[in-house]
Amino acid sequence: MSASVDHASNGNSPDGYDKYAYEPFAVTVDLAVLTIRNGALQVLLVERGQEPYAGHWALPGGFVLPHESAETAARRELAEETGLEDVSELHLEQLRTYSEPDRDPRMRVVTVAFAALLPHPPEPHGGGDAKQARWLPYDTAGPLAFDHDRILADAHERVGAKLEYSCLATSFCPPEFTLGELQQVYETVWGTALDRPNFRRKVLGTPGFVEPVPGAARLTGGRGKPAALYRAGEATTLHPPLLRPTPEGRP
Amino acid sequence: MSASVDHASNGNSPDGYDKYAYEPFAVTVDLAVLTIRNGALQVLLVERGQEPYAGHWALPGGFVLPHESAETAARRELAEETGLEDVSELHLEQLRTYSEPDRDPRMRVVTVAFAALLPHPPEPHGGGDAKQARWLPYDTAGPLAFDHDRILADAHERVGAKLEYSCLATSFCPPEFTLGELQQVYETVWGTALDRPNFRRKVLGTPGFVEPVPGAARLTGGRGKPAALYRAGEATTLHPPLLRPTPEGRP
DNA sequence: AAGACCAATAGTCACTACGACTATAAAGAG
DNA sequence: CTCTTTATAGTCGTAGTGACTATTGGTCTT
Repeated sequence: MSASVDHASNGNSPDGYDKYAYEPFAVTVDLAVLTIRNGALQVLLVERGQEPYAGHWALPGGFVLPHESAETAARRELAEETGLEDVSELHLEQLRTYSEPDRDPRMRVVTVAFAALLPHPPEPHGGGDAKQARWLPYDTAGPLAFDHDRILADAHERVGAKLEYSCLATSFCPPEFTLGELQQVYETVWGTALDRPNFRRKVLGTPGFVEPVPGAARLTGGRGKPAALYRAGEATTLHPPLLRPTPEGRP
Repeated sequence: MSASVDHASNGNSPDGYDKYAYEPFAVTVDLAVLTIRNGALQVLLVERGQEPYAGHWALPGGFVLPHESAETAARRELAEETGLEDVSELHLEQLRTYSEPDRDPRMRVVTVAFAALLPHPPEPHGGGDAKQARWLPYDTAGPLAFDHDRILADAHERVGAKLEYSCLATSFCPPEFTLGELQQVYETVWGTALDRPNFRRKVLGTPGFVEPVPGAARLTGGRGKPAALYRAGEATTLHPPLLRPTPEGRP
């Protein structure tokens, strides 16, 4: 693989093509693992044990191995951190790459950030290694290590935007869910309340967004009329989109 | 900066935190520089002079220098390739990072791809170095080197999508433009014809998208009634979006 | 057991945005 | 002058949606 590497003291290649003279960077992945627990948006964080930022919370992540793509590494890290045995079905989305030269005070680390969406997170997660891992509410996820605050904010923004024009919301839900639960996903991520009948009309009026569970199955969450159960449908995009109430724009 | 680096034979760090043991990768940027010339979407390509893919066309790009972020490197490369003296105003958008282990047959190269939008491209571009650089139509941009076909397709898709909900289209236009020119941007990128009065109504009805040039300036492109000139406005997003005609969805 | 409460579901009404048009205005070409 | 070409103005019908009210079918309380 990456056999012998000549460190050019100056990585600049005159014509931009001599790919044998380069400055090696460390490449990592960082994961913003989001879920909804107790009606709140929560994020999986790990507590750092070493300097820098010892004692601070950080996004889980790790190095990309020589034989891995960033996506593969992200999925491996996700499995390690959550303790789930099958993460192949989970939605994993590449956010962007963060490459500020001083983002890691020790050395040059370029990180590829991903957002992952979990339906019902395992309470006793953690890969079994020494470091502490916990679900924390998004709002109170204090100052994180490195530039992870920025990454987390970007993940939130990306997921919020994708809810508008994709069927991604079902990724936060268990295999069978009620429309109320689906609506709570939108309300929790966007931080706004939605009109229930209108939400229902929109979702059911979009072919392929959800499909009813045939057996007149019903779920009892507590009080109130039992709700019908639905599964995620075939569709992946929403046309026309389900726009959040005036994030900006006209009065 | 990136002082001494110990190559771990196994880059895997047990707890994902030992950032001093890592496998170094080369990090590059690749640019999909798009423009509209003669009513067609065109892309800036360079001809490779070395193996692999000698003689093939490829996206311009190069290494990220030790003191640079990927964005800085991309802007530097953009300036070098286009020969423009001021690229600080140009829209540069990070697409995603491509990190398949075998994407470069020689060694491990991770590339951060960007899309750049140019208004009126300089005919005699090229950074002055040996390699050939040319504008080629997007449609006939044959098989490119490495995974650049994929990157280019992703750039096209991203730009097409962003036209729907952002004011990005003005980035393809000179400082002052007619609504007909702006419409041509949409039609060229999307590959579909739009109704002119409706397009006009939508653009003018969106506050801050464009603002008329006060002096009753007009431009003569040839025949027909002269068109009023507009400048890009303050707004950056479009609410509600300007959706392209049924890319999929309901009949 | 009767009534209070609660959430899901059904349906109404008005307004906005948009697709599909037709009509008019202002230039150059012949 | 007339024809062509392009910009601009305006009309009409409808899908989609925000803001509601009403009904249904359960649990919880007393």
